Amino acid sequence: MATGRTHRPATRSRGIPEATVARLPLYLRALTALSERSVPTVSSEELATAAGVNSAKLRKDFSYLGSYGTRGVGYDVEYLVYQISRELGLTQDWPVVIVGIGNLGAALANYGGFASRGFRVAALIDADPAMAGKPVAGMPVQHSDELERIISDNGVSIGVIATPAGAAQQVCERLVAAGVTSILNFAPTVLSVPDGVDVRKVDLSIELQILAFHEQRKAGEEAATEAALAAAAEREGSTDGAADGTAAHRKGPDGDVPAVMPA
Amino acid sequence: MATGRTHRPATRSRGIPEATVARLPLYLRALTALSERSVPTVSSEELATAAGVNSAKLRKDFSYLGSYGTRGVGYDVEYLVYQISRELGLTQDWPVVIVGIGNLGAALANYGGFASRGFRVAALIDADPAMAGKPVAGMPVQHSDELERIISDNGVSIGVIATPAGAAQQVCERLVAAGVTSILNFAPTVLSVPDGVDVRKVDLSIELQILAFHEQRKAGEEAATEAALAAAAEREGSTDGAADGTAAHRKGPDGDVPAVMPA
DNA sequence: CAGTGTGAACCGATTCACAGCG
DNA sequence: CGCTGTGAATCGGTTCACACTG
Repeated sequence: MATGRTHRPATRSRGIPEATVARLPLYLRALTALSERSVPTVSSEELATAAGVNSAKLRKDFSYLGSYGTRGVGYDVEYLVYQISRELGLTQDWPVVIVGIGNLGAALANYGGFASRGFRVAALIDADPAMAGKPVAGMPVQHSDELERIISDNGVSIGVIATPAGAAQQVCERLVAAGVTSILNFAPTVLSVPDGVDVRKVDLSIELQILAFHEQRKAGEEAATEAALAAAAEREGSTDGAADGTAAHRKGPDGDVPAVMPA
Repeated sequence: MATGRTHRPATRSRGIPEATVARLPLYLRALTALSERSVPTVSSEELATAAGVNSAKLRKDFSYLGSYGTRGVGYDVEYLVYQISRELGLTQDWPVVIVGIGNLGAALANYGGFASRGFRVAALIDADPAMAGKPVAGMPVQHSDELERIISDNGVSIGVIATPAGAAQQVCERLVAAGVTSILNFAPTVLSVPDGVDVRKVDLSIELQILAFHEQRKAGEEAATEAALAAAAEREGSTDGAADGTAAHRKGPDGDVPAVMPA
């Protein structure tokens, strides 16, 4: 977006591909499980299966971190847990604030997965005065008036936004102004931030929509062969979408075909 | 990945790239907002900004759907809303079940974004008998004994798993056996499913870890200019030095880091 | 002539396949 | 011999730049 140019050029040497970074937490989770079962070593094949990727990819990923394996043997679980943790910066403590303590915010506050990694929920913040003081996940909700102070006092650099969409941009701006440089956004809206601030977004309904797309196609596959031909014809601009090679069948136990859009 | 094999070979005409599919919901959201403001047309530039992508990508994406724009003018908002909705399969009704009504499950049940798209929460299911009958989001929680019947009765093909990690695989198997073919998994575990079943996963802590990685690097950047030089030198076996955020060491002969492991 | 639609160049990520090493 | 580590091939996605059109 306009925010463009985060300019990732710098320091080329530090080149761990983004796609690899995104998988490190996955490996870490699998390794942690192995570690808990006191498994001493794993092969790339085993670990890959546990993490849900293929082994070539895993080996390539690890090769960006260094040569941490032993040929003919595999990887030392504990050692790798440490290396990946360090690489991800999880050996240090990251205080985070969660803004917007509705259902989702509360779920996040209670989510064990944060604490178990290096994350510490430093504060729960909500704009509703009625929420103030109410305990959520064993911690009192604080009013958003306190936001700047909390961030500054705790040295928070990561903020989680779980507010309604309408409030998100404003909250974002306050967070950034107060010193936050990484934001995890659950609000279904595009945040604009200055350069140097990272935003990751999770949109629950987007995931479902992607599933629906594939689901729809699966349904269509039953009548696929002919649909294919229809699809070709469909390419016309015919405003009155009579065509629609996209069979909207829903298979299902009761196998009924819902109305296919009045068009 | 394991889920492989849906085999999307032929039907060249219907080939919408996965990356494009993943952005369609984003466009749809931006378009819906425009539609609500009664904006009749948008240019690729405007819409791209609203959706948080660049315009070339947007135009390319749309070109996979067909030629729905008007040169020199832009895109008709309403028309595009309809086309994208149809492409995503949102013009039909998708009953979904949510399994695991803890904090997160409740948040999902209450999440407006589902209903506003084509999704209808057909049932909330939990294994805890104490939950049974309790109303969440205006709907009684049902016991998991009912799972198979519910799915079958409602023709559910999409399931959402919001259980603890330990229960997820089993729930998944029951869903699949009962006829579900798309799963959105919030449990921090890798699900294995038979061919033909789609799984998408959302892991809240993974997103935070990715942010932490970048955050860490930002911190290092303050001393970056010199770090860059150091990085060059680093190519060497180098001393097993500081845990200065940088350092992608080739593991030296043994060069084992003194286990500073946080146990 | 503004703005879409798209071939072609580019770039990053994945996969292959095997050399290298314990 | 088994398994890692990695160059080379491949693939998919993004970006560029411009021909084309309403």
